[in-house]
Amino acid sequence: MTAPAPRRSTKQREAVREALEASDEFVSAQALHQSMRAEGSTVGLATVYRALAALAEDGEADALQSAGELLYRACTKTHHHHLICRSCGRTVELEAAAVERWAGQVAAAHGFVEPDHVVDIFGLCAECAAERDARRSAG
Amino acid sequence: MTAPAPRRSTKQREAVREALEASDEFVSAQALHQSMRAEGSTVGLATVYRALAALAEDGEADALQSAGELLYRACTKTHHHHLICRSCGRTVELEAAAVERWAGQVAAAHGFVEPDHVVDIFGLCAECAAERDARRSAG
DNA sequence: GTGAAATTGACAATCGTTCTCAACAGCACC
DNA sequence: GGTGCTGTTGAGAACGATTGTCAATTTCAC
Repeated sequence: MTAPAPRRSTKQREAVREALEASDEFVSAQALHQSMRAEGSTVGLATVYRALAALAEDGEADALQSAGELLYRACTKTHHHHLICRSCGRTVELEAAAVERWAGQVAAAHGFVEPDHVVDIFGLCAECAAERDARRSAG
Repeated sequence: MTAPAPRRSTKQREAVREALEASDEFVSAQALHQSMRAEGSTVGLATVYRALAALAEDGEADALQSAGELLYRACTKTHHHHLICRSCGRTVELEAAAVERWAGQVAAAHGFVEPDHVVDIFGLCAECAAERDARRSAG
């Protein structure tokens, strides 16, 4: 086992957690840092990165990579997946017991153990789709 | 629409394609470049990046991000997913009509259109698991 | 063969992320 | 309320992957 990682609670980490929870979407560390700065915080960029990594490790945030960036979002602690609008970033949390089972079965069938999986669906949400259609028929 | 992108066939691009097809695993552009250099090619790193991006765009290679790196692998052109050993990189291509359907249904249920999805399963392949268990019980 | 245009390779530039390190702050103990 | 140990912070440098630049080269239609 690794060391139990004593984790102190600090103002900065709390601030990062709050800022993250204030957003419904996946945000980058950079963007979160900027918005915190804009609200008067003097938090450092490195601290935001560290806090987000800690939150993700503790299961209080979900992380995903998109376009070479690490994005974070405050999430429920239970295992789940995401449906993400690729235009506005709106996110819906999904439960998918069937997919979990499928992943486990497929892994086992090929002799793989300790399966972990990445299942995310990207699309255009209704609003963004409507907006785009309006623009398209207008253009 | 963007321009039809005239694509010339060059020795370098062919070399990159061959090098990629010679690997069963997902490899990074850097690693591919190194191995090509090691075999005597004088191909440039930027060229490898460009060739891989072109292959991925043409559907001749699949790309995924892992640990902040872009990894590529020569794949069949039909849509599929991957079961990847997180230790040795061994990869199994999966077809999963059920998951496709699920993704489409879930997206539609939430008003999302043009669903695209990322479904990859990571695990330990039988060999790597056995190896680790042997080491564990020995240690 | 000729010419226009895409491609190449070396290198610089960019961008996100992590590291370094001295100053600081949380927490357990007195 | 002090005191000390140790984790944490913030600024900037460092890092690594990727992309841009640009002159020289190569491809391809003619």
